[in-house]
Amino acid sequence: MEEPKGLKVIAERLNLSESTVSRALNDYRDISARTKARVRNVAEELGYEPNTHARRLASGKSDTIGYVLPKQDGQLTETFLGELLAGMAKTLAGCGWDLMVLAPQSSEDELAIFKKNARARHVSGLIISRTYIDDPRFRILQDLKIPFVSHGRSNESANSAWLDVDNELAFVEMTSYLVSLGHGRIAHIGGAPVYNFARQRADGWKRGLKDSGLKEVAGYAESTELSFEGGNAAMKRLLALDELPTAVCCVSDVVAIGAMRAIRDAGYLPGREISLVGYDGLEIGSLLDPPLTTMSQPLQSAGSRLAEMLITIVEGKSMPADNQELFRASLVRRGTANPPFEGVPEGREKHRQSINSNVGGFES
Amino acid sequence: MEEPKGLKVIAERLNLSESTVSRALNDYRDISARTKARVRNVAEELGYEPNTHARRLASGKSDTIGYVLPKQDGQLTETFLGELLAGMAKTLAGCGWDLMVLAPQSSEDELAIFKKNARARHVSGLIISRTYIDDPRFRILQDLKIPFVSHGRSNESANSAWLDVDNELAFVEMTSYLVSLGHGRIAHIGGAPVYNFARQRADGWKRGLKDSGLKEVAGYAESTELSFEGGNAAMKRLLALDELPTAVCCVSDVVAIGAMRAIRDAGYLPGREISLVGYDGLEIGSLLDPPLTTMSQPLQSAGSRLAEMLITIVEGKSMPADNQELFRASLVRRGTANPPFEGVPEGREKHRQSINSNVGGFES
DNA sequence: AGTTGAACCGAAAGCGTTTTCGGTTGACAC
DNA sequence: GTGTCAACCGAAAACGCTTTCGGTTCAACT
Repeated sequence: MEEPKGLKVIAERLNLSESTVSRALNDYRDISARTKARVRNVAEELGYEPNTHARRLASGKSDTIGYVLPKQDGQLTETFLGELLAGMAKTLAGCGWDLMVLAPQSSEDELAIFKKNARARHVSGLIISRTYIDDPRFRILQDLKIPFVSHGRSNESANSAWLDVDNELAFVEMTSYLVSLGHGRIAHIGGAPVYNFARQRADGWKRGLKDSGLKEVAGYAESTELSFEGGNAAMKRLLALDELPTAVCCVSDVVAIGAMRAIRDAGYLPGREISLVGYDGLEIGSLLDPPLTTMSQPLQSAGSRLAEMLITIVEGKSMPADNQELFRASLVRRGTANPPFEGVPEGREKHRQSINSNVGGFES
Repeated sequence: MEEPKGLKVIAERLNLSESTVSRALNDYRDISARTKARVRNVAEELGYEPNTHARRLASGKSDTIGYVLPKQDGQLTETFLGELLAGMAKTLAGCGWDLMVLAPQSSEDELAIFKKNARARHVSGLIISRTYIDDPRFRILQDLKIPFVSHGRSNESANSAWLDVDNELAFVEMTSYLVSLGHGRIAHIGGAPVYNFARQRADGWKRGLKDSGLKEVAGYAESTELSFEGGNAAMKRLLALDELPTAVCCVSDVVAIGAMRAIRDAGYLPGREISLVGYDGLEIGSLLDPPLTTMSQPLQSAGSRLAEMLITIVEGKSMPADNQELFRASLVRRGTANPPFEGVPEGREKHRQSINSNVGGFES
């Protein structure tokens, strides 16, 4: 009943030594093809599965990478996670690696986790996300000599591995798309300026304006937290301006949806009096009324690629700095970006009136 | 430079044996308090961190649990994941355990993963989700003697550990809430009937009707896939019925949002001509127009509890069957459930008319 | 004075692999 | 025949920890 397991049994069955069996299974070249075949057959037959811990202890490798969950600011990050994790787990599993998730509660906690892993060599590499413009983690991880790749760049990322979306380009495109529709007063609702992606997106917007010869209007550069409420509040501030923008670039779909709410509450129709473009490509945006125009970014493939990069780095097959990849976001045209409204762009009452009198409405 | 590390150094520093040091750190009771203190000091000073793999090999425990990602049908599962994983990772980290995520590509793949883990004892327990009414995984895992707890029940779950929301009760409440608002023709858009939660929710709806003395109307029990499109399509079918429902219970928020779209496209206003309640409590629902009334289910705490349960089972401190917990969903009243519309409940033209003539409208 | 029994600690045997280092063959050339 | 070189395989030492099993010591009880 209590059979001994492991290399031992299969070695005894074949009158071979454990070491030979081990090397046969690991495809060493100093084992004859015939022996390898015999070993593999028996292993198969016995349903042999090597003990991970023993293997890792002996080899000194851990074949595990850790994904550091972003600290939680709300519910929004979740949209990301599923696809990203799935992407990572898939490719990792393909190589026999494991994916572990780490959930630091605070920055100190995060640091503690890093240090601990640095000593115990428990995971052989980390993937971090939600990078800041000045992100101390890059230095720390480098000092601790923990291989890592970041999902997103930073001021500190010049010599490390990263995968990012060209946020700036995405927002240049977003802005010029709006310009091409005829907009001249284009505002921006950005994220907290500590996040690197938030800065990049804001920069893209600015460059887009500049490329089109437009001036930045005072008060058109809003910034807020990455939530529905944040978008809502920021849009309200924009709506209080003397000269309303005719279009708004939003740092994320979630923020854009919050902004839509504010626009509607002010008596306007998103996509008519005020156009709107989001970012992320969330499926939910397509079900809104009107459906949200947005820039869609790749996620599954990003997760997969992040894992691949980290593996090659851990295995010493490439240098961190040689693993820097820029993905591209793509415009998804839906309903919230249209040519500027030619009617009377005033408040609620005017709006109501214009519908009732059938002037300038474009209901279909 | 190349200092030897591990128990050894700290043992030498104190003129103790490695075994004493080990037991001191693990708080064995046959080590004097004084010695323990000395050992801990030096360990602290040296920044000692035990080698996980060695420890696990020697102790035969893996202190790791695996979360099996649901097979991907679309984008929707993701909303769950973030909070759930965070909840798990937190409590696990508190006990020094690790969380590993597994992403099976298919049912066969899933089985292979189970088998592999059963032999290698790589993870000491699993958490599965998205349970089916008849879910073969329960038998399989029991046969393989892998400790597990499921997020959701099944016909097979009588003797195993699970954590679930009382879906049936939630839908009973949802239904009677609608009844209390005055609704008499209440339809249901459910999920694919292979999922256990889908059946439970449908059952709850039926019981709710029955409790209120209402009859099930033919064609009022729709079922569809768990996506925006699914909800949209199902609602269209309901809208094609001779006698329209005045309210609809939806299996999820995502489905409800799809249904809202269909309602609006048909010229009605969700929450006026046709009331609507979703399930999940997604934050996004509150930003819709009108905001989606829904039943909210706990997630962080569920993740946390799932982890706790699994740990006690793995450690043999409790039997699987003693770990069955039913959480409760709570109604979040927002804008899509209102008393039945008293006006002319016909199609688009009538609706438009009623606004223009200011009859029966309740715009605020 | 002898016995008992806590209270502490060390020696050593694992845990199941990997990996280094030799050792044994047989073929093939000289 | 002697030497050489592949080609194969076994012995044994790690890897860094846990855990069993005794062995001291010393106070306390007969």
